[in-house]
Amino acid sequence: MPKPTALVWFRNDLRVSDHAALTAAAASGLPLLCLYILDEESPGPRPPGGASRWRLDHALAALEEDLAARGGKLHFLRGPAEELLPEVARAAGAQKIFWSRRYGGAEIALDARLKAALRESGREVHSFNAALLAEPWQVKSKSGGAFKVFTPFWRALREKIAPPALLPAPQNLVAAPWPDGAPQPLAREALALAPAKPDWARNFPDPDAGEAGARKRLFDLLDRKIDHYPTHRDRLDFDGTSHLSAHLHFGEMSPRQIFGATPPSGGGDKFLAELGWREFSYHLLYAHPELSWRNFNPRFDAFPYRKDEAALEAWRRGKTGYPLVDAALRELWTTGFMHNRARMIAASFLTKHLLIDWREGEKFFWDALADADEASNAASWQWVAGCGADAAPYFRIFNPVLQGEKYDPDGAYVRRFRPELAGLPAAYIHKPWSAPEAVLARAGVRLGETYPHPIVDHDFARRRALAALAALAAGDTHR
DNA sequence: TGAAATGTTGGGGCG
DNA sequence: ACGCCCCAACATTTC
Repeated sequence: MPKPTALVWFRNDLRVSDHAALTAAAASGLPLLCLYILDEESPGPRPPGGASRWRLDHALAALEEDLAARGGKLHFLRGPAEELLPEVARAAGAQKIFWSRRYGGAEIALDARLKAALRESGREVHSFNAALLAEPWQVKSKSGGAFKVFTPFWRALREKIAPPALLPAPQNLVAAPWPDGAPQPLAREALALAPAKPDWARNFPDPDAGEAGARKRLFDLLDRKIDHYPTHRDRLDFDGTSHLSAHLHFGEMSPRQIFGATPPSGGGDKFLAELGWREFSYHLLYAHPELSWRNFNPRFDAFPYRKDEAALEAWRRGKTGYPLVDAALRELWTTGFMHNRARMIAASFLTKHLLIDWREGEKFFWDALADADEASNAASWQWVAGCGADAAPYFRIFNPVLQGEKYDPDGAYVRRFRPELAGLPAAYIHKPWSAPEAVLARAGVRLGETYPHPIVDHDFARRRALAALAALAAGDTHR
């Protein structure tokens, strides 16, 4: 009989501080088996996209170190969790198994099956909240259902949040040896998460992953940027946003830690509201497990989206001829990240100007964003497309030129990511098609050669989208 | 967490 | 001096 152990199954909770599952496991007094399973085979859960895998590699490396520094050891497996976890539990004689909850429909179903099977074999299973300020089922509207509008949701949630008693990282962990008869563990490198040939992430900025990096980001925000956060967060040419999205997605920092450290006044309030939108997205995903593929507003099932593979590919590649949209996509390709406002503008362009199904954009972002998150990605795409919860009114269509003039007034963002346009003066940087020939020539820009003509005329596209969306909205009033 | 169209106002040029 | 017109600037409404 193997010596009894406690098993901690890490998922998107890759930290040691404020980690209820790890803390409870350590408190059990049993030697710990810490496990990460790269599961790309279980039916249901969506495997991480390319950029997300790259980022995950960094998160795991950081957790490996943080656990090792406390006497723990992180083990890696690859394959279907539903088979591997029970095998490890059996071989290790795991009395108790600990994990942090997930909120996607397929993940909930898989975890429930596993929990039942493990308990069936006489083991304790304990799950905890590590990812949210409050569990989705704890926040209910007056009628007892899920919220569909952000503001009342956020108000209700804030009334629910107790002053966070944050859990310190457990010290002096006792690592159990890898059990005989369990599947052979892998080195992290053997998971092959980072791209090799070609290494398209070669020039991505260092994510500074892990708890230490997350803490640095948070305090950089709170010390230096929070006062101007409400306005600077919208600026494409400033470093005004928190850059915490990937840290939050992989659980390198808990939202409770952020909530506890942020003064709820001045810019802090605005920042916490952004944390609130993340929370709202999870609330929606929990209530609507199909959020990433089904219109929240079923009326949109009849929307005449265009099938236009050429336009979709031009958008993905950043060849729409609208400098701001193309800069946004180039930011994504070259950094694995995209500024929040750029995401809104790029998404609006795909769904409104090109009338392409939001799911195409959602899929691409899932693969290309290092911070890709099912809840935030799906909820935000639906919000922009107009079919989501508390969505932008259908007539709200971003003008990529005006957005550029407002939020990138000197064109620094465009210049940074579209160097082929860098020679243009600010007056034309967001609309090169309107620049006089001499100005274009001086900047070395040849439209149609060094930079594309607009793929679609803004005024035409706006009217086309309004007509299509108004037809949908008109139906509403007759129901 | 828009933009465009339309309406209103007020200063200044001008006959 | 006065009325008229133009139009920028701002406000309101509509999409």
